[in-house]
Amino acid sequence: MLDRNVFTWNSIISAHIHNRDITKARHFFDSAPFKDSVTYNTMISAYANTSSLELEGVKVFSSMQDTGTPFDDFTLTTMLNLTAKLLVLSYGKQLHSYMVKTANDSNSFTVSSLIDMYSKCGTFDDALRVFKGSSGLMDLVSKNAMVAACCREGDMDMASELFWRFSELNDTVSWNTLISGYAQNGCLGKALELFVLMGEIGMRWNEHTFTSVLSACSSLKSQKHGREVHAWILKNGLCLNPYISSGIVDMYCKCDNIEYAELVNASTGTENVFSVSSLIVGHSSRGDMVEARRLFDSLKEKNSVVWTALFSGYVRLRNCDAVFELFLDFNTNETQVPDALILINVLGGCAIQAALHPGKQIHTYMVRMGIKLDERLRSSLADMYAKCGEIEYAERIFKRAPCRDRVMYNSMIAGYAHHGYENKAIRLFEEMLERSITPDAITFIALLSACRHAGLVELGYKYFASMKQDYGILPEIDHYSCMVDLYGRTNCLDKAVELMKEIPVKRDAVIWGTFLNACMTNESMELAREAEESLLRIEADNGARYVQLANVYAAEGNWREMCRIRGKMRGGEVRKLAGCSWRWIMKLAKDQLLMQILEGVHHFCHMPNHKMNVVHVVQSQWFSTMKKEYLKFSAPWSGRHGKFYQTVAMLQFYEKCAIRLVQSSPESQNGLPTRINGDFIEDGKEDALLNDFSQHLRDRMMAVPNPE
DNA sequence: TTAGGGTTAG
Repeated sequence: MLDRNVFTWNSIISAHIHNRDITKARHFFDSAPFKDSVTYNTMISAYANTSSLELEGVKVFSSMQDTGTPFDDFTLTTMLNLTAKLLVLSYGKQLHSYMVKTANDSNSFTVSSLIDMYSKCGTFDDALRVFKGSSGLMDLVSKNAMVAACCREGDMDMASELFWRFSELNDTVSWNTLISGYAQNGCLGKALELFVLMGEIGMRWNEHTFTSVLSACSSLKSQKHGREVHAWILKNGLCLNPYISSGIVDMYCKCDNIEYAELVNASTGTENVFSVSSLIVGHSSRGDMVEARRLFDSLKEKNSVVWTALFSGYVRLRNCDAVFELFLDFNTNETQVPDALILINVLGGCAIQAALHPGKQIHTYMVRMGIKLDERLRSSLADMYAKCGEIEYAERIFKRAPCRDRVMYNSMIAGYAHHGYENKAIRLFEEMLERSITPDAITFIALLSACRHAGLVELGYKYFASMKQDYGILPEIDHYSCMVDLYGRTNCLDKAVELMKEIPVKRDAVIWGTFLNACMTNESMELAREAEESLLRIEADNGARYVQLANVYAAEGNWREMCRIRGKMRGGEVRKLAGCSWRWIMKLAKDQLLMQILEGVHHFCHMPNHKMNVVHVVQSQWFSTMKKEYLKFSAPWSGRHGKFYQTVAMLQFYEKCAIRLVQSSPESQNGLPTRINGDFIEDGKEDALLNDFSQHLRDRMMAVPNPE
């Protein structure tokens, strides 16, 4: 071309961008002898629309300022779009200020971009202010942007009100926005109704519509609706769209029809990371981690969602060793820092295993990597520390949190309840209410659990009744179990019996087991036998239940009945997983320090004349010193030290046992401790006892031949 | 020659 000018240069740059060759476009951009605002706008826009190159767009914008090229509406809207993508509110505010100063804020393009930017950067009120202050410039796109902002905010009433105002102007995007808003905010029935209505008024459905509707079917777990939608998609040849095909796969996974999900995924013939993520979750929720792992390994590119899908599968099945090993894999194979959800899962693994040391290491790692703590991470950390026995750490994290949501309160209330601080748990619940945070079903499990441990029958009942009356939460089986346990432990067996009859949901093995314990502590063999039948009907293959039953009869010396149960166990060829006997634990604990700790605990638990039990040992200074020493000298955490987890977990386990032992100690009243941290050692005798113990230890150690 | 709103998995 002989006569090149700025228009032709801009055109060739644009052509390369349309051809998705951003490198060539950049080459022409750099070598262009003439550049105007359009040249810059074109390049910024190209970078804004290319994932992982967004920051290049900011750099081009910066060079635009350096060269003194003036901004126009196009520059500003493109930059707002880029800001929304990068979620940098401060950029957005600077752009907005500039727009106001230069009177560049008054066309429908800038209005819609501002609404969108503020909404995506999380300041809904600013979006609303722009919307309200620009009524004369409002067009359909701006209105749709505002409806989308309301949906993001979760204010579906406002979204709906806006949608239906001048509804004759609504286009496909308007409908899709509201349908997706309903689907994402859990108003699934409304999403489906609107979808049907859309068809009835003659508005055409497109791939966006179907993606949202499939998501609604997935959340509803409604295969009936899902299959109707699938059929329509097949008829209209839309099934190869990756958004739609992964939506179908997800729908079948959520509806537990994994065979169909596999078929649909295979029929597309391409790798779709969304479909595979859904399949991994589908297989792992059926307990098939082998297939989940195979799918995971088959992916060429893994993102953090896929990693999390696998992590959460292992956590769900409580396979903590696999969680820790996977975390090592992650750190070996990925250059990226694990995101919040991955860390939450790993911390969840630590909590299940009561693996304090690994948990602390993850916490330290987070601090070192400068990972910003959000509410979810703080809650996970507090939960991990509470479940690993470090309630003070949990408390510290809770108190330092800049804002506390419901999950955080739930973790802490449960933590206090498990550690025997019922008053703190109850006070925290009251604080939660004062701060207008609405409790949910989980809050009440934690709260009832606190009451259960403290024998607070009346308060427990008050909370139980309040759940439904004040908060509209229907009690689930776990809430009933807490109440049955509470009644059982406080000599109110009649109330437990009554409650068992009232339960509107299916009674599971846990509640029958709880009820059986209640019968046992209240010495009602007749009721125990009834419970036995129900329990064995549900869990005929669980050996632990047979042993529990046998123990009920053994406790009252009813050997005939006990033999009958043991006979049933043999007849049904049921086995109970072996518990950890002291001997076995000693064998496992090869190193001497741990041996000392365990022997000490063992010794004191079996001293007939001392009023000392595992509680005292575990609470003693001696135990804590020993444990610290042990942790200090143990190998640092890594995948090769599975044994280390086991031993640390055991120590934690003893602490938990300790709390239980207090509750069932003969010193307690009505099966409840007189004091949770009860001092059963006579005052002033602790040192003598510990000395006695140390002497015993020394004697034992001398008697054991040195393995070296 | 350049710009704005709606979609999927943890």
